[in-house]
Amino acid sequence: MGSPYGFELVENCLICKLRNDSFFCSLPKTALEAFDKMKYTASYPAGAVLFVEGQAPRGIYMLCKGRVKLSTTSAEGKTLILKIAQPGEVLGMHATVSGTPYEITAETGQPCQLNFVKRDDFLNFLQKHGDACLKAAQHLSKDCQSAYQQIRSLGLSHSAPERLARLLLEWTSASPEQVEPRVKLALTHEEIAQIIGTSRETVTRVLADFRKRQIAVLKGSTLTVRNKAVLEKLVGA
Amino acid sequence: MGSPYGFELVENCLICKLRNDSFFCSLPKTALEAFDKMKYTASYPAGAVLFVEGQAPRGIYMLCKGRVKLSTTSAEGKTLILKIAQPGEVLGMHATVSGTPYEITAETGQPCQLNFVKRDDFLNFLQKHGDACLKAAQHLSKDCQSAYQQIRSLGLSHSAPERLARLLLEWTSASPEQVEPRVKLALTHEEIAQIIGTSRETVTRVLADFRKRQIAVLKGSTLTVRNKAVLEKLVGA
DNA sequence: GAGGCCCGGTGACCCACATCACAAGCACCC
DNA sequence: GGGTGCTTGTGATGTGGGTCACCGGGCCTC
Repeated sequence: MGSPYGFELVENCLICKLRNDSFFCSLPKTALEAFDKMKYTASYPAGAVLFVEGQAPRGIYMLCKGRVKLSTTSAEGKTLILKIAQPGEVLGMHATVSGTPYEITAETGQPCQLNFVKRDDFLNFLQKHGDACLKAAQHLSKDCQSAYQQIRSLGLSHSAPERLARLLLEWTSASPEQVEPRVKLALTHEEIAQIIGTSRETVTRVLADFRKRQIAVLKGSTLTVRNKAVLEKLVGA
Repeated sequence: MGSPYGFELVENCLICKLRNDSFFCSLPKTALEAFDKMKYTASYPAGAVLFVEGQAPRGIYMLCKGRVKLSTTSAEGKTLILKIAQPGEVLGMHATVSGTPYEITAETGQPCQLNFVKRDDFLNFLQKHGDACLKAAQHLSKDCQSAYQQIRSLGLSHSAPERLARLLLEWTSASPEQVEPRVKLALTHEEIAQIIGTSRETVTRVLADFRKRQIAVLKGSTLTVRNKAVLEKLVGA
């Protein structure tokens, strides 16, 4: 007996093993119990749209498992990916807290488990539980920071190679002191282009160049950085 | 008897008249009293640097009066302005809440009054006062939103005129239903360029073009929008 | 096996804008 | 007055990369 998307649904937050310290739901017992009572657990297939920019905020989605693509789209249909949310993050919190429409679109990139909490419930919850509210503020701070990062990348770098180099370094920064860091990621060139704000063709060309110069190789979904030093030289003068 | 920068310092938050509802310090009485006890009031001349990106977070600055320029600078010295903070905003909250270094630089653009609160005091304060914590979350949400706005502007628009048009509309959106909205702002072309991520010369040229086509005129520090419709056509296709 | 569909790879073209360089306007202050 | 320092205005030049166009390869479905 399995759930539809190849993993068991964890229904009870109190005994959940997915959680670690950086998760939003890493909360003291009483707060966690309250959270558990409010939430609606569900799993989604890849490609499901949780909310769309412009919608009035219904509430938050706590991401337990899987990756979710957060993006924004221009009137002409050009898309910019803001980030790939990891488990532990809360989606739609800005809109829910501030009461303004979702300003980004959230779409699952793979099968996911999510906990939904209605806006009113969530606001009440934050008001009652100071720990949770502080945690929420911390998560919002992190979101701001990553947004500022991206603004820097988009606004201060002159060239596409520079932005791509920065992105590759960011991805490999998780696996720290390895000689040739490898990272698994399932993104098309198109999607990479949408992250660094360039065109698909440019990504292809720059990656080809990196491969030729033995700097980094993206083969299938595996990224291998061969020469970190050169990447670092590319990003900062 | 005046203060050094041409305005009276308001020392007591409880009787402060600068505040309105959107201010962070628009708090219930007990929280406000606690805030008043923690804070250090000071006034600064134009051009004072409150904190620099990379510094460990000392605490927050509540902006009571004046404008503060928030920016980030690349290794090569290129600067990008993230926003011009208005009275009521809290500066340095992300870094203070998350405990990571300030990721932006804050510099007063004119004489300002600010209330400084030490990091530990501020965190304690948030923990004790749920209202304040919620308010903090709301302000962080707004910061996120404006950051996302800027990401959209930088990443999704193809041309400098488009970005400038968006900026002008944003500035005049405050004064709503006027035929020819006028806004006072003291920014050089250089600074405008740093907001929309382009070069000073391009701003000069585009503004000259706007003037010639009777779309908008920037004379001295007064911006007058002559033809809002054209601007709107420029931003969204 | 044939036909779609999406992804990756590559060449050709061209234009928006960064960059450089210099001049003119304006303020402020010895 | 005539420095010294900013800001604005404008021409000349070069180029990064967006866009279009096309092709091959992998994968799925019928």
